[in-house]
Amino acid sequence: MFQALADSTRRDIVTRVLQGECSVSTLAASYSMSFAAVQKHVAVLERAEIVSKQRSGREQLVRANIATVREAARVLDHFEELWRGRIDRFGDLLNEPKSPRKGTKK
Amino acid sequence: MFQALADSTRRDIVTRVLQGECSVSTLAASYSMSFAAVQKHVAVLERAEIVSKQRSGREQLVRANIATVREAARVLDHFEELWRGRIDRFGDLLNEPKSPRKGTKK
DNA sequence: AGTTTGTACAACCATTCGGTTGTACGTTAC
DNA sequence: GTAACGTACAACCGAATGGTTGTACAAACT
Repeated sequence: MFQALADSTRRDIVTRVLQGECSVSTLAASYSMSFAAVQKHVAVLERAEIVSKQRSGREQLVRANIATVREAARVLDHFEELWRGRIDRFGDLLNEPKSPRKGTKK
Repeated sequence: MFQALADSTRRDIVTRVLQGECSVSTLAASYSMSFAAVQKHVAVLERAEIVSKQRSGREQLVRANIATVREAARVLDHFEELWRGRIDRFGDLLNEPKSPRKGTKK
């Protein structure tokens, strides 16, 4: 999630497809890197479910998944709530896949 | 920014210090990794200005910088606005440090 | 049919990342 | 003073990342 949004090219791709789905090659034409590189970026976004692809003839249309973006926004909102002290040890709602905390021992 | 939030240990550190500043060693005690590793994570968060340190005796107090977290939230809100089609080519407000777009040509 | 277009994927490479250990140094406690 | 604590930083390591080129294949145009 945040991992996927960590790259600026990827964030740029997200802004593009948020405004309308488009093919991988159309995307690739906008960047000064190889098609394969853009393809990989799309794959990363797809694995993070920020984006999904749909075949259309020989093209592959990339479309944004706004729900996942909202998920990320939710985490940041949670941060803000913590900051305001509104949350009193309510649990680790933010642990995305896993959190490497040491056994919450001591 | 997103780069800094991409690691789950780092996100965990942020949640900790959002609820109250604490020393690096206190933080380090919570994770099953070396002190140096935690120190590095804090350094990453510090470079991203998500967190700042302040000496207090021999301890170094880590405190969250909520303004930067809000910055990230702003970017995601911008994404949502794009999705809703409210923004009509208003410019690249999201380009954090730099965007590798190919000369915005064609 | 043959060619071009759009995609997928493997192999490779350099760099970054997340972690380690070891050393050094100022501050506090005994 | 000396020991313990909290920190900083360098050196190193394996794995992941971001990029490349090359090959392969199906869809579409001629």
